[in-house]
Amino acid sequence: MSRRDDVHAALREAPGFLSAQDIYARIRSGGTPIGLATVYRLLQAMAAQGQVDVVRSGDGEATYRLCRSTAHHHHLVCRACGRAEELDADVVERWAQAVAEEHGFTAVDHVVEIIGTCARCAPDD
Amino acid sequence: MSRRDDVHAALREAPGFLSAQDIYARIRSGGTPIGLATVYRLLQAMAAQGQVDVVRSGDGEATYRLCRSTAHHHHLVCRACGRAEELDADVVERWAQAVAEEHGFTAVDHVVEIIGTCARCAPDD
DNA sequence: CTATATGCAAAAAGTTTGCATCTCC
DNA sequence: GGAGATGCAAACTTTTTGCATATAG
Repeated sequence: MSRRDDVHAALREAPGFLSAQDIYARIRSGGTPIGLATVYRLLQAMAAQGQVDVVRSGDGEATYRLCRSTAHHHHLVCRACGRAEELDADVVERWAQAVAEEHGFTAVDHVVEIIGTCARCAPDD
Repeated sequence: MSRRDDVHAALREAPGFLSAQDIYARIRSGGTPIGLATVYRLLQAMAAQGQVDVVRSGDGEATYRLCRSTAHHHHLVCRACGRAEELDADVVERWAQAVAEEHGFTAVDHVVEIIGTCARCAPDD
């Protein structure tokens, strides 16, 4: 079995986004002696093929997540438990497109991440 | 004069976002012997005080820009020339809030970046 | 003199690359 | 035997920290 599968499995089992180092740690915890370099190489390849989403965390770390669909979508992530849901954001798509065009921009792409505390993790629940 | 002013000036004169290293280089080019560490320290402080926006570029580098307003806003960035415009995104604010609530999320925060090619940089202009 | 600001260089953190090995064909 | 995959360690890049000096009050 290739390491590609290990990375894929780690991502599949994750609740939200994982950093390369997280994935590395998870796979090794599972008893598979993978190397950090391999994880990065695989992640790059998967990102290039559009198999995973890449989002830079606030502290400069890249985090990855399996794309459920190749279609464009956004995420709603719980800051406490890391649970993430993919959202189909038609409104935002159109808004982004419109605003960009107003300013003369083309080939528009965008990143939208909504971070919140989910019901389960809310302090005053 | 404090180095804070040098950094502020560098940002003020910049067309778009500058990385810490850019700022460092610019100030030194101007003849002022500032240190990289000072630039980072100042930038951190300014960001903490909400004086500058911080946006992570695709390759993990943080870029900074003076905030025109302290209110929440988003950016429209040209992927070619780096020119960025601040947007007031009422639609998105509300959408994010609504979607999050639908999923039972609270304390919602969000990140919205629109990247495109501006008219000036469009290939088939 | 004490506190803050600053610079230099070393240290961290995250990521990439070089190179040898190992496997599959 | 050769191509591609993999692991380890070294190299790199960006950012942070330690420490000594300089400056302000």
